[in-house]
Amino acid sequence: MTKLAFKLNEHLYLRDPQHTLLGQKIIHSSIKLIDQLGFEQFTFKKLADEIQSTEASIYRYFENKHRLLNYLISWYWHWMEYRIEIFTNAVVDPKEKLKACLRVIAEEKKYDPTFEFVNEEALHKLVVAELDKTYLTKGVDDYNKEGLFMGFKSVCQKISQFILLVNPSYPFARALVSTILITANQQLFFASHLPSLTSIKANNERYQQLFNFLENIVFNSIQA
Amino acid sequence: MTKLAFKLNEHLYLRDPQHTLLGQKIIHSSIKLIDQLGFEQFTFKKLADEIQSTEASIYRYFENKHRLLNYLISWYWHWMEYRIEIFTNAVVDPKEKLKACLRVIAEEKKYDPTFEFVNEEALHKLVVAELDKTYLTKGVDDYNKEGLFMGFKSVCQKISQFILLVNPSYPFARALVSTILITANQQLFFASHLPSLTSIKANNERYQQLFNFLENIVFNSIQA
DNA sequence: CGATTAATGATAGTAATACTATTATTTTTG
DNA sequence: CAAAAATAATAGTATTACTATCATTAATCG
Repeated sequence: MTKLAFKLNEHLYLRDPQHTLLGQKIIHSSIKLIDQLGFEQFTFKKLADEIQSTEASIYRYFENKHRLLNYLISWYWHWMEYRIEIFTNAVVDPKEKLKACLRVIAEEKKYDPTFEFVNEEALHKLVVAELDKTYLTKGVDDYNKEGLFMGFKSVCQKISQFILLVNPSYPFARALVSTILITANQQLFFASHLPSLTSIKANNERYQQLFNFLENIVFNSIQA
Repeated sequence: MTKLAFKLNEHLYLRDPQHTLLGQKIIHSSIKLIDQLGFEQFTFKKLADEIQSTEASIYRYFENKHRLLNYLISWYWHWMEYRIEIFTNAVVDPKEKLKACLRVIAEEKKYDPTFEFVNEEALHKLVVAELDKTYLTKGVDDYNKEGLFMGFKSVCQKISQFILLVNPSYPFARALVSTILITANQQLFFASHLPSLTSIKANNERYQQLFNFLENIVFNSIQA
């Protein structure tokens, strides 16, 4: 039985959770619980109860809940990069490559059966609500040295390269990409909770509106 | 003695801290401590020790530390709006008005002696690092109903109006403004901590680079 | 000016959290 | 089957985020 699994940075976990039943339960249920409760209210105790295990057992997989959050979010970015590769590989025109990236970023996230124990829909909601908490911490420099943010950085770099294919002299490629990656999630959050901060309506077309917004910013900014 | 004080939403505090000595000490030192320790490590106990008071006394001003954070960040946005008004009032041309907003957003924040007990430089660092934590919480809808985010929303609305003066048919004014308000802070954070996520260098010209980036995005996006 | 009221300080206490440690039991693997 | 590894069960600790009570000091007002 060959299963697709991402190779995540080793500092994210103590024992690789992808390869054991308990580990998979931890991933599966922590996504569910963090999404439901929010990261602050989420505890290893509650997770242990949910999967009928113990706090001590979970601590053998993850040093603390902050690392677990980093793990999940890193997993998300690896998945995003994997999807970007799928949808840009066959495309030749740089503008169309870039457009394909924006589609992946803005698309509705649905359960991807390639990865059994990860519910990407819930994971996306988690990323929307908790992403910033991974790096907005006093430990950011240490975590960065350990490579905890490689997933996000890698996606950012990849899309930046596509921008530079379209306009090699655009000076703000990295900044533009990190901006749209983050705002994509934030605007969806605003649409649901703080509608006066966005132009996107919280209806069925939200993902199309989001794509239009990102396309507007990106292609006009780089003068494509 | 007439002092300039912002009228902040009443749900942010239990007792108005602007008008008592203890209240002013709370504001002054909480900015300093949250900036130094980060919000997670900051406690009312530590604040009480710093200002030689007690936890119980601080709790009479703020229900909890999350409200205090909201208070400080709300104060920041009121201050920003006040500065935007100063720098746009005399300007007639809508494009120049908008450009003046971007200057205020991107400028280096320095101590403003108009407000004695607030160190705007430290407050800005606090906003950079902690802003998202005010709304990325399960209580966001309740807090929003109470009006806790009026400061930010008001700034967003004001700048959106300037955009619509420049191009009345631009469909993403709100989204664009919330995006640049947030990314302005984030890009500075990235420049210091995650340089591969930005195009802004962590040198003395960072504020000018930031302005150029914002100008690039905004004026190209709205087709001005 | 003295009395009432309000603000602050001092102190104590509690439930929950984020762990660590130890030992027992089960499961896996050589 | 034996040894090793993983997990469970249980207990314990320091810290946090509060709440409660009462004493003391400061502000205000007739």
